[in-house]
Amino acid sequence: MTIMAKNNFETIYTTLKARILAGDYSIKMRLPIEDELIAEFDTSRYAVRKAIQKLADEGLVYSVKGRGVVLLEHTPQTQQFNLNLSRTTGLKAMNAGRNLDYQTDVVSFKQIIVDAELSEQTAFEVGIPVYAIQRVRIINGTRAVIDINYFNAQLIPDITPSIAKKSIYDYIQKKLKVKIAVVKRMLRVDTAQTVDTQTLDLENNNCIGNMISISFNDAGRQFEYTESHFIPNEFIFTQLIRN
Amino acid sequence: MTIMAKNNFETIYTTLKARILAGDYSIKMRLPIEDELIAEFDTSRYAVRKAIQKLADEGLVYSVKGRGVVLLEHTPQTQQFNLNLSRTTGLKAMNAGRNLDYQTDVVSFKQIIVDAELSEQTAFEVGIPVYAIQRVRIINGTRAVIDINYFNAQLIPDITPSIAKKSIYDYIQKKLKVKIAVVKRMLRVDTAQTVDTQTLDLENNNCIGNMISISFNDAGRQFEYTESHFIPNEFIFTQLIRN
DNA sequence: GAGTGGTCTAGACCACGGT
DNA sequence: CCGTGGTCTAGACCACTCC
Repeated sequence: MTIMAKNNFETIYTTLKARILAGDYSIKMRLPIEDELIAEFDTSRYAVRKAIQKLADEGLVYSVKGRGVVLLEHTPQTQQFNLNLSRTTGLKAMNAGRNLDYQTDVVSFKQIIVDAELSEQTAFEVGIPVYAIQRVRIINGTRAVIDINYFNAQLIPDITPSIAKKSIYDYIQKKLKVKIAVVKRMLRVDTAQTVDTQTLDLENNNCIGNMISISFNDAGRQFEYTESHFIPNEFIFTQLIRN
Repeated sequence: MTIMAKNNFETIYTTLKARILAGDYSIKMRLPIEDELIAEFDTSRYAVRKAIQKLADEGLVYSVKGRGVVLLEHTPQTQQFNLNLSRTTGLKAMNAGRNLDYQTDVVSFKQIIVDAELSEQTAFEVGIPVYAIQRVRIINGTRAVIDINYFNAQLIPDITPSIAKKSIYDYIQKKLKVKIAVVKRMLRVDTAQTVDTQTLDLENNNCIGNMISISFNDAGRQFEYTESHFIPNEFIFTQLIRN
C-alpha cells in the first residue's frame, strides 16, 4: 500500500459511501467489521464508528449489535427517499437539480408590533417588533408558493423590500453573519383560504400544503416564524425514522 | 452527597432533559460545561457527550464549539414542534394523547404477483408475491385515512383479513418477531383521485395528503410499501433540521 | 463459545469563540 | 490569551447474534 494521508472520519465516511453506492458491498449486504475498517484506514474505533453513524443518519446502513452493519436495499426508485433529508432554506431549494426559472413577488412588506393574537401564532413575545412579509414564488410561470414570514426585527434588523425581493436567507447569513442553527417544521394539508385562492395557481384544487417553520440562531433564539403555502402535486418532503 | 447509582448516558440524558423542561437552566440558556457535568455525574466525557447528543437530536439544545451547549427557546406554542419526531407505526399513532375512537374497515385483501408496473411503484422485484391490502381508518366516525399496503409475502408471510382488521404491525413485530429497523417516508399533497373521493370523508376538499412509506427489517430488506391517503386539516408531521 | 457492535474510561491535541 | 466543544487514540468490559 502506498503512503496514505491521515484518515479522519470524514474521509472514511466518504470512501464507504462511494463504495456502497458503487455496489462494492452488495453481495454480502454488510460492511466489513469494525476491526477490519480500523486496520484498512489505519485509524481508531472512534473514527470508524463516527463514519458509520453518519451513513446510518442518511439511511444507507443499519447497525445490529452482535451481527454487524447491514446495508439497506436501494433501487433507482427508492433513491428519491434519500434526497432532501435536510434543507434549511425555504421551498426554493427543494427542487434543486431541476433547471427551473424562479421569480419572487413581494406582495406585502410591513414592520409591526406583536400583539396577543400574533404571539399565540408565532410564539414571539408580545410587544416586540417584527417584519411581516408576504412573497409569492413563481416557478416556471406558475404561482406555486406564498411565503408568509415574520422575522424578529431585533435579531434580524434592517430588512428592506429590495432584500425581500432577492433572498432574505442570503442577507441573514452572509450580511448579518447570523448562523441558522436549527429549523423546526410542521407539515399540514389545509383547506385553501381566500389569500391562497387569490394568490396561487391552484387550478381546480381547493387545498394547499402548509409548511410551518421556526428557525433558531446559534444563541438558541427563535428569529423567524414562517408559513409556506404551496400548491398540490409539485413538492415532496422526506423523512427518515430509525429504531 | 448520598450514594449514587452508576450514571450511564441514559440517566444523564433523562436528568438533563427534566431539568431543561423544568427551566433549571433558563437563566443562562446554557448547559453546564462538559467538565462540570463529568464531575457532577461522576462519569466520563463519552457519557456526557452522548447524553447531550441525544438532547440535540430532539431539538432541545445546540452545541457551539468554543462557546458551549445552548438551550433552544421553547414556549407552550412551540412544544408541539418537538412531538412526533419519530413514529414507525402508521397514522394511527399520530394522534396519541387525544382520546379517539378508532375503527378499521378492510376494503380489499389480495395476494398478487408483482408485475412491471407495480415494481416501478413499490420497488419490489418483478415476480415476487405480495399482499395488497386496502383499509379505511375511521376516527370518531370520520373516514379519515385509506391505507394502501403492499407487503413482501416472503418476508411477511401468512397475513389474513382478520390480522389486517386488527393490526398488521402488531403481527409483524410480536408474532413474526420481525424488527422494523428503518422507515423512509415521502410526504406530498395530491389531487384526490376516484378512490379517495369514494372512500374518504373529504367534505368539500378535493385534495389529500399522501404519506408514502417504505420499511426495512434488520437484515436491510424492504418488506413494505405503503401509501396512506389522509384528509386535510387533521394530521401534522414534524421535522427537525440541524446545521 | 466465538464474533460483533454498544458502552465506557482516561487520557491527548486541535479548532473555534470571546476577551 | 483562555475557555470551550470537536476529534482522536488505546485500551476495557458488556450485550447481543449465531453456530
